[in-house]
Amino acid sequence: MAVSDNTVERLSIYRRLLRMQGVSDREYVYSHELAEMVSGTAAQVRRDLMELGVPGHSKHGYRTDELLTAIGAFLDDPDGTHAILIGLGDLGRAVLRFAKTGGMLIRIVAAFDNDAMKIGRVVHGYRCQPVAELESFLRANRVDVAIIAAPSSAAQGICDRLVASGVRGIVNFAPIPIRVPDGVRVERIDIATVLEKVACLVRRASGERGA
Amino acid sequence: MAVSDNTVERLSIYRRLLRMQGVSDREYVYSHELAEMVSGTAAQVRRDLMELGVPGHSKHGYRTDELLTAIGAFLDDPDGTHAILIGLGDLGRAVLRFAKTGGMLIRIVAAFDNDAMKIGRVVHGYRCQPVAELESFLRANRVDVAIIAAPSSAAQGICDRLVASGVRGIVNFAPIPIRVPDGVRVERIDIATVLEKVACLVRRASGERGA
DNA sequence: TAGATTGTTAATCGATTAACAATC
DNA sequence: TAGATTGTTAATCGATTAACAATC
Repeated sequence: MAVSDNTVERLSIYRRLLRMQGVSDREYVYSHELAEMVSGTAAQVRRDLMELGVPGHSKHGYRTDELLTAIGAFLDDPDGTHAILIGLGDLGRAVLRFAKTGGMLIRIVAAFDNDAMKIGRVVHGYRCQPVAELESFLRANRVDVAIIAAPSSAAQGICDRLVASGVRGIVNFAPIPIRVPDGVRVERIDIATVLEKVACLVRRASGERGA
Repeated sequence: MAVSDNTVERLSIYRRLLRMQGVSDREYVYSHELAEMVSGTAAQVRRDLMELGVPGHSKHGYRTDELLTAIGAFLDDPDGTHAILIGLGDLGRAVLRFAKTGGMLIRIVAAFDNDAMKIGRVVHGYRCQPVAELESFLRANRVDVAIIAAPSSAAQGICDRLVASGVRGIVNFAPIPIRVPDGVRVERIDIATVLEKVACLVRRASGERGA
């Protein structure tokens, strides 16, 4: 059976926690400790780790170094993961900054924008390339994931070009859903929706218990 | 029965689509049209809209104006929703920019940072306030949602102070999970995890059908 | 040994999907 | 009427949780 989306997501989070100060220097970690850190259950952690085939040790828990190795073997491409970024507005810059300093294991290899003012300029160490050169870049370089940080109006068009050039993984920051053919994976990061959702759920919860 | 998280999220997306050019000027929309736009099923759309109690019309579908009114009545606070932002790095600035131009229905009412270089300066129309004044601001103003765009190392501490001051909704951009007591709602926006997830799922999918 | 933990199967829970009567 | 759509209940599906034997 295929591993579930949610398990993949949690494995990424477990790894981040394991690399954190105060955890990374420990030899062993218990499933209930990882669970507590992600506000989950110990059973779920064990079930997730089961997928990796990483051995736990009764009485001691899991070796942190073994866990890190096993999670890496599962999540990472041995040849590394290459991403490109399209759109160098505030958000695009935030992503670049994050990629350089946030200990990200994915490498952004190129950044594109359509704005003549930006093309050729260097942002956070990346030279901004014209979007028109997307296809030639994709012909010449392996790209695993494309990050769309362009305006909504441009998102679908860029997405279509990415897919036509063989990109199979897309992260979309534009606040509209984009359509892709089967076999292409899109993850949406929709800040406005998340804000509205939290606000709505909090309001409704407080209404229920009468505030 | 309480409305599910996912339904709330989809309602927010339906609204965004309904307000888009090319849809907003239509008098009626079918469930299968909305479904197609979000890559979902017509049954799911109808089920979501059922929660609103908004009447559809057999043969014509749903009136767009009635839908927009009903979704607004469900999602929005009649007094408006007030958010604050903590952390004015690249990401914080991106959120501010987005709040001003993205047609967001939630209003950011204040922005905070700890950096002495930033305090007092105006970013995208917001004067940066010192984080030390968080508590006094929260005593004087209603705040529905707080957006944490601060470094990981500061996130939990800020979160604790927000919760202690009565904030019940938090959106966390810091790449670590934060812990909150029951009754407080946290949504995580974790860019690194989303990238790793997409890359991993794409790689595993392509491996299966042999590439 | 006694106690605590893992690994894994079975039970539960909740969300999505299918089905179909009612409606226009 | 015939055809297409909604509103809603029942069936399906998948993910989480609970349970517990095996292990140290």
